Amino acid sequence: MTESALIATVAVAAPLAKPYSYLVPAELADQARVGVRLEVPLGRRQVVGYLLALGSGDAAGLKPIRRVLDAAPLLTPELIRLLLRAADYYRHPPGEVIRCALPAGLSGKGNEVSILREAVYAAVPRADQPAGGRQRQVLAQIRAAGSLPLSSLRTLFPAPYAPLKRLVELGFLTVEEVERHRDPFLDQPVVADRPAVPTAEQAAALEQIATAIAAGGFRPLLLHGVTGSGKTEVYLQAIAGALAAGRQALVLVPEIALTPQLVARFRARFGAGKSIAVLHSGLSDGERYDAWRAIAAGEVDIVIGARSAIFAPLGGLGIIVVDEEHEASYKQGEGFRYHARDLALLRGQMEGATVLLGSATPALTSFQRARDGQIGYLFLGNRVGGRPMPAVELLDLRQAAPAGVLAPPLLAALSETLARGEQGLLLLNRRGFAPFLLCADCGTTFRCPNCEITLTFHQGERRLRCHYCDYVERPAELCPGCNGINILPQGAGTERLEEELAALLPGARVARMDRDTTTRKGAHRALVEQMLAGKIDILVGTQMVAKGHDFPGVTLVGVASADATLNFPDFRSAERTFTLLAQVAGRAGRGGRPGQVLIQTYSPEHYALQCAAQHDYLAFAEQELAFRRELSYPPFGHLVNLVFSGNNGAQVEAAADRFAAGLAPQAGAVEVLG
DNA sequence: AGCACGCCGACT
DNA sequence: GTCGGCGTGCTC
Repeated sequence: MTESALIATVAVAAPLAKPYSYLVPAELADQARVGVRLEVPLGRRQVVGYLLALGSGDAAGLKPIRRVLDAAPLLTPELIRLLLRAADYYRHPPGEVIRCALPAGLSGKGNEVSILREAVYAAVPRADQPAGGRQRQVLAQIRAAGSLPLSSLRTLFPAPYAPLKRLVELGFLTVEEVERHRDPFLDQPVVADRPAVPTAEQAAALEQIATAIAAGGFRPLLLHGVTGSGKTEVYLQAIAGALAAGRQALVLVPEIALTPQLVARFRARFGAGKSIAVLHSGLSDGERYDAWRAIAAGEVDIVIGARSAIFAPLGGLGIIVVDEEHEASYKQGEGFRYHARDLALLRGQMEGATVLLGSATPALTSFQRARDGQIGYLFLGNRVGGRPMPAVELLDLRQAAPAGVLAPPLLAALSETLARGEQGLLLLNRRGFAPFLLCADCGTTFRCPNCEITLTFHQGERRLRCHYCDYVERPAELCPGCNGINILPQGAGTERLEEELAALLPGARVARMDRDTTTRKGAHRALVEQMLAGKIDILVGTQMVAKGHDFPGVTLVGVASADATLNFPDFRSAERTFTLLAQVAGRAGRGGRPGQVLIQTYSPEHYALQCAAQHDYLAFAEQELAFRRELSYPPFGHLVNLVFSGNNGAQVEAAADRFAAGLAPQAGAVEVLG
């Protein structure tokens, strides 16, 4: 019996329910530290594993670790605990969970791929000069600076390689390979910003947050602040408090690419003395890797990021802010399915941090938790500067059916807004030109061969696209059903609305913001800047325009149709509709002038719309929660969505039926829907 | 996830 | 008689 062997507990990056044990060979013993990546044998291949723990025991039947892939741990012990808890909670293999948490490029084997190394040249102290003229020039620069990286030398000299090589050979310079950290914001100017004097409501909220941070333990708080009430200022001052207490801050945002303004504000406030890292999908692998390494090394005070940033390897978290906590994008819908807001609460609990959930329209689950007293409740009911909430009017389309997308009252309001030199924002929750094409002769529609849903016609590129799977095809000239030529676009998307506006309001500068116009890097930002500069009169867009923007010039917000989200077959459709309307309405009147909101709908009597028009979240929550309670929907019950898939429809159906039948004995505790 | 083993149809 | 289909099961 070899009881004294060194054994590693390893989460293998494969769908295995449990971590495995491996033998640590003596020659790897000093490199094998908790939190590093490993190469381990699994069956007859070599795979990546993550070292979770070390211990000693019987090595019988264990295979040895092949290689240690990292010089320093990527995962902190606290993070490992969080990831294992998450794996357990979401019933997902631990190795896969860790792979998802690590930045892309680090999840695999090669660290060669992502470590960006750079040669740094340092001058050796000596008085003499080299012979070559170029060598002298290059050396003079390096002597002046002490040391210079290759990238700077390349900007100073067209071809520095040969002189550098010679200078090293001659002993004038030493070279060192250094890990280079990229900072994607390095080139962006920062305007310093000072904390604003908080309103009475902000001050009250901040006091509670400060108490929570001072207590130093887990304290979840819901910050419910109407649009324009200054939630960001509360975040900033709360974070300043956590940093002052010597701890770090993590800020989650729904989609960081859409919130450069928020990031800019953080940099403006903290830029000078504090290090801010930004994590999001728009970063290159290298940038994300650098950010991760810097965070793990304890060099970062504030991390701002999307969903996956909840796994950032911060060591001394004092506060986690979840901005727009109601947003559905916090939920990862495939692979390792997790909810970043829920993990924020879990992490806060495990690491003793304050968790601040902020929203103008809290998720009903969060609101109910606040009511139950599970989380604290902070309310900001007034807009900063005493600005009024915009007046909201519901336009009944049954009374005034529009010829196109926009009914006469909305059109009239738009032209008045333009006449005053103000800006308008129009929400139409469908991109493309028309949601489907219909043959007027035989009724044929065009559907996606993969998804069966109708293909959306995009006029700009003259293509039919599936908005579910991105399948693309060229529209047929003749109807495949009857060879007719009467193929008509039905319904309207943002593209068509843009066209309609150009025809009805000639002279207006109309721009469109949706996934089609913002995929190019920087395109979204350019639109925002044009909007802020007043170079756009009317911005047409999908729900993207509703999110987080602060356009002071916008005084009119129009919603083309509130019905699309309302009639969506999902128990949350009313909540989604209310949230979307409240958020988009909040875009109006953020500057000095009062805002106006017009919502077109076929169901103006619906409580989601009525409450949105009154800015009455509480009334909405009251009604919706009563309805949820009656049907045992969340937050009063748990819903599990079971998806069965396979190649044979009948077999899949049979399997689903069998499964449902298997649950029958638990009727009462479990209810099967569908 | 891979990659094996294993048991049934069309080919040299 | 084999080559190869993908169904089931295991990987420290």
